[in-house]
Amino acid sequence: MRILVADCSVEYEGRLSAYLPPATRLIMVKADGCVAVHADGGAYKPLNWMNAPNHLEEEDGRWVVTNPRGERLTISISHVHFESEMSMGEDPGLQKDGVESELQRLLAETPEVIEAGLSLVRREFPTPVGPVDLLCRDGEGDTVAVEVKRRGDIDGVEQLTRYLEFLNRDEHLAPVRGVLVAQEIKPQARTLAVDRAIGCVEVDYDVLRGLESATLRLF
Amino acid sequence: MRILVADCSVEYEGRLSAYLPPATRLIMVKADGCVAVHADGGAYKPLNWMNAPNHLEEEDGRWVVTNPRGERLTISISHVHFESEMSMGEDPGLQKDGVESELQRLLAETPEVIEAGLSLVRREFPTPVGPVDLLCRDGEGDTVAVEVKRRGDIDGVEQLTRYLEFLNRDEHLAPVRGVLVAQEIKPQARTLAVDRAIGCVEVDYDVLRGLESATLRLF
DNA sequence: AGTTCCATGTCGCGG
DNA sequence: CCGCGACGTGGAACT
Repeated sequence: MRILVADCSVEYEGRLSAYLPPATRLIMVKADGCVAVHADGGAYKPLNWMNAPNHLEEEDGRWVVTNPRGERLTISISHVHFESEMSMGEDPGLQKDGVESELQRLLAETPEVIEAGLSLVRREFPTPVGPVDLLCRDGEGDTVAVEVKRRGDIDGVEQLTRYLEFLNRDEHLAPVRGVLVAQEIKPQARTLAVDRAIGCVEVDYDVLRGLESATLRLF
Repeated sequence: MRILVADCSVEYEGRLSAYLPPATRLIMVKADGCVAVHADGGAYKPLNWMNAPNHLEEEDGRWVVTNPRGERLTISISHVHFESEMSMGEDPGLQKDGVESELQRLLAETPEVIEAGLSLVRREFPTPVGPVDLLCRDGEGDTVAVEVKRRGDIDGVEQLTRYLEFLNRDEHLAPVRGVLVAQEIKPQARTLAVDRAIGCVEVDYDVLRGLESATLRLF
């Protein structure tokens, strides 16, 4: 990785046009070639950047970075305060825990959290427009399609609507109703869901985990 | 801005849990207090971070960053290869040009570019599922809902479809038809739009600007 | 503060 | 390569 602190102005021409007047900034060039220009503030996002793959042309104080999509980043450097290059080796990468797939796994184990009397038929039940997260049956024996999201958004309602459209064409399953389950459901998503007679259930992730460990302790 | 290159492991506990095994990385602390841990690759996004506002507690090789939302970032530093602190002053900030809001503004001024005879009723016309970018009336006096996107995607068609569904329930407006306007419309979006009787119009951003400056020159 | 939508979103997966 | 969906999305604008 190469790091510079320099007085520079920057221009980007690509998906939009952007110009950055002269000032002191941090310029970072990573091993994969990606370039980022940081100010001393504004969270982790750089002011301007060019991701890999790209091509960097360097010529006395003028860097031109181009990529295959025809975008161009031009950095004009008037003064370098500091420069250093260091090798950092391969990174082992980030391990994550607590994303949607795990939420789905927990709900598949205890579907009665969604609604009393609900039991799982199948996870990732296939339809022509993609798999339904959970296909269940309720206490009346009717089919229920469950869409699981970490955050319930309008997109999730649209997705579930598409599934229901196809599921209800299957006479073995119909009538099928839908339930959107999420840690948090946005008001507009709720409005749309109610309008389409789709149920909304908010679940607490930690409670679910607690249920799981409680269940495990029984065995 | 403070910069370190150090051997470290990192843990994040908050919206999810994440762990980063020991390796050499760049640690950046900006003037606003935000902390970012970068590997030597993987675009501009840090592996782990904590945005401002936050509180950094530093104690022999162990940094604990917490924020008001109860999230916590822990950096365990085993060896520091390099460290530096420099002042960079205020940044004048980025000037952007060519984003959706400006496209919408230009189209609101000259809706006839979208379709001959079109006139603007209101920008950001509210519906229960979000505001329509431009509500217009055509030469026949019929209502037209216009969705403006920089890039016309399937999402844009879905969005416009939702608006139309609600607008057409309003007897004062119905019948309402829809037009998707973008600098570039993806083939699949076009297909879906045609299937739903939604119009597609591609506009050239530079031409629009030219029209504006031509109009301005008249006064 | 809460809510909405845009973004040079980025990133990963599957066809 | 394109499409689709998740993301600790982040960030700004508006209520």
